Order: sequence, then C-alpha cells, then structure tokens
Amino acid sequence: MKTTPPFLPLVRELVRTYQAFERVSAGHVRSMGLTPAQFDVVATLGNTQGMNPKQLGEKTLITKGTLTGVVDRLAEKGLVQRLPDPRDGRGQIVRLTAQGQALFETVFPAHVAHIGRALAGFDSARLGPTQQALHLLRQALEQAGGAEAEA
Amino acid sequence: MKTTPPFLPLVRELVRTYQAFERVSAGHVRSMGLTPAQFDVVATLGNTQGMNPKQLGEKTLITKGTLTGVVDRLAEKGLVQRLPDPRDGRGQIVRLTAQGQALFETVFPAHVAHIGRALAGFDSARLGPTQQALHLLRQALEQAGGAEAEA
DNA sequence: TATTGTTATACTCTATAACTATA
DNA sequence: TATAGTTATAGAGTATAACAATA
Repeated sequence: MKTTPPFLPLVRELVRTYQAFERVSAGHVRSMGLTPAQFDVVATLGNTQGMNPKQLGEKTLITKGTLTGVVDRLAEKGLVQRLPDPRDGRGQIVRLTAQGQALFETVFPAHVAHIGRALAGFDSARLGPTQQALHLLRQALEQAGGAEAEA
Repeated sequence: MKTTPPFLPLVRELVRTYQAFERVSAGHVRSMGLTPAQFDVVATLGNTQGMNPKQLGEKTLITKGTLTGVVDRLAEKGLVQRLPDPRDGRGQIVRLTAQGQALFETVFPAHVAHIGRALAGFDSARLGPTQQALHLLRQALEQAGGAEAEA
C-alpha cells in the first residue's frame, strides 16, 4: 500500500486555484472578443514601444510558429502592426496600433477591475504572504526546469 | 496617474507559478503519448469504477462536446471503453480498460515522481502553509464565480 | 419538456519541420 | 553557419448550436 506523496495536495490545490482564476478571467477575455493568447499578446505589448516576435514569444510562452498566426489575426483586426526592425533586416517589431492601444487602455483596466471584484472576498492582509508563498514555489519549479534541461 | 491594484502582483505570481508547473508537467505528459486533456481524463478515471461523461466533464472542466472527442481518441487507443448506464438509457459509463488501468498504474506514479523531483528544492515545511494559502485564494475566486453566474 | 450525449461547424492553438532571407 | 520569421502539415481542443434518444 502506497502513501500519497506529501506534495500532491499542494500541486492539486495550485491547479485548482489556477483553474478557478481562469474561469473568472477567460470568460471576461472572450467577452472582449479576444482569445486568451491574443489577450496575452495585447497585454504584453501594452505600455511598450513594441518588440520583436522572439521577445514576444518568450514573454507569452507562445512558440514562434504559433505566434505568427496569433499576430496575423491581431493584425487583421487592426490591433497590431509589423514594422521592419531597423537594426536587423531579418527582424521586425510588433507593436500596438492606435486602435490596439485604445483597446488596451479600455480593456485592460476593465479586466483588472473584473478580477478585483472576484477577489473582493479575499483578505487583503493575505495578499503579500500568499504571493511570497507562490514565489518560493515557483523558484523551486523553475530551478528544476533548468536542471532538467541540462540533464 | 493610476496606482497598480494591490492584488495584481499576486495574480501574476499565480499565473507564473502555474506556468512553471505546466512546463514541468506537460512535457512529461506528452512524453507518455497523452495530451494534457487525455491525461486528465485517465487520471480522473484511475481508481474509480468509471463514471458518466457528465461527471467526467465536471471533474476535468472539459465541456461535453469536446469530451466526446477526447474519449473517442482514448477509446481508439484502447485505454477507455464506453458501457451503457444500466440506470439511465440515455447515459453511459466511461471507464478504463485493463490496458488503460495498466497505463494509469505505470504512468501516474511516474508522473508523480517526476513532479516530486521538480519539487525537491522546495522546503517541505512550507507545503502545508502554501497549500492553505492557495486554498483561501481559491475559495474567494470560486465564491466570486458563483456570485457572477447569478448576476 | 428537460436532459444525455453525439454530431457538425468553424476557429484557434499546438508541435514540428522545412524553408527564406538575412547576418 | 546561425538566426529571424514564415509557411506547411497534421492533430487536438474550444465554443456553440442543432439533433436524437430517453426520462
């Protein structure tokens, strides 16, 4: 008879909590006419001067082949534009258009407010400690990921 | 000039920590020949006598139309089978086949061990408090989700 | 009438690899 | 040769709605 490893309940709770957040978040994102990946890109480009697809992929965890499609669809909607990278003839800069910037300025605060309402019942004194607890957990996981890549 | 709401860093940390977990987990799941959704179904059916698609969808958060396809593909691989529900002529019971059960018994412990290695660097004294912190956060989010559905 | 599960549609994301054009 | 990004391919999940069988 095996014993359940002691870390499993924590992992389950992490997954469930994230899923609870996703339910709150994704529904609202879709109601704005964006997919989660598209929202991620718009949110990442917001308040920047744009960046190349490589950086964008690293920040959003979207691989380059997929990112081309995501950016294509955002460009079709008139939310982002591709500009040549003056420093590298192979490269480009993806940035929000004026319309994309306007969307970001409207939609992002609305989304933040939506999440804020969902967290209204959460004791604000616990915000910091919870964040710190997650941070330590993440550090362990990322360290493992790095070690794994080397193995 | 706006102030960043105090809960945003926590939310960001939740998302990043989950993504770090996913990187550790999803790579291993795929190496076993299952997609995340398929693994989720197999793990949910493991150690049960099977359940109907409705319950399965509720536990895995997969909607019914999608679940039909996921179960189809698992059935093609010989890992699950559909049995008529003796209590309800409309319903069915999805359960692991012997092969599916064998896979579960091999693959699930391997996956747990993989995650365990990734968490080797995490202070075990923090397991409980971190889990509890997440639980409280999840409660707030789920309470909000319920309230939202009523609105 | 309401519910269970399937089917159909259309889209999006995913992984992978071959390809181009620059560097 | 190596890198940035696109294209091609095949598969899988998503939302949504219409549908058949049963309750």
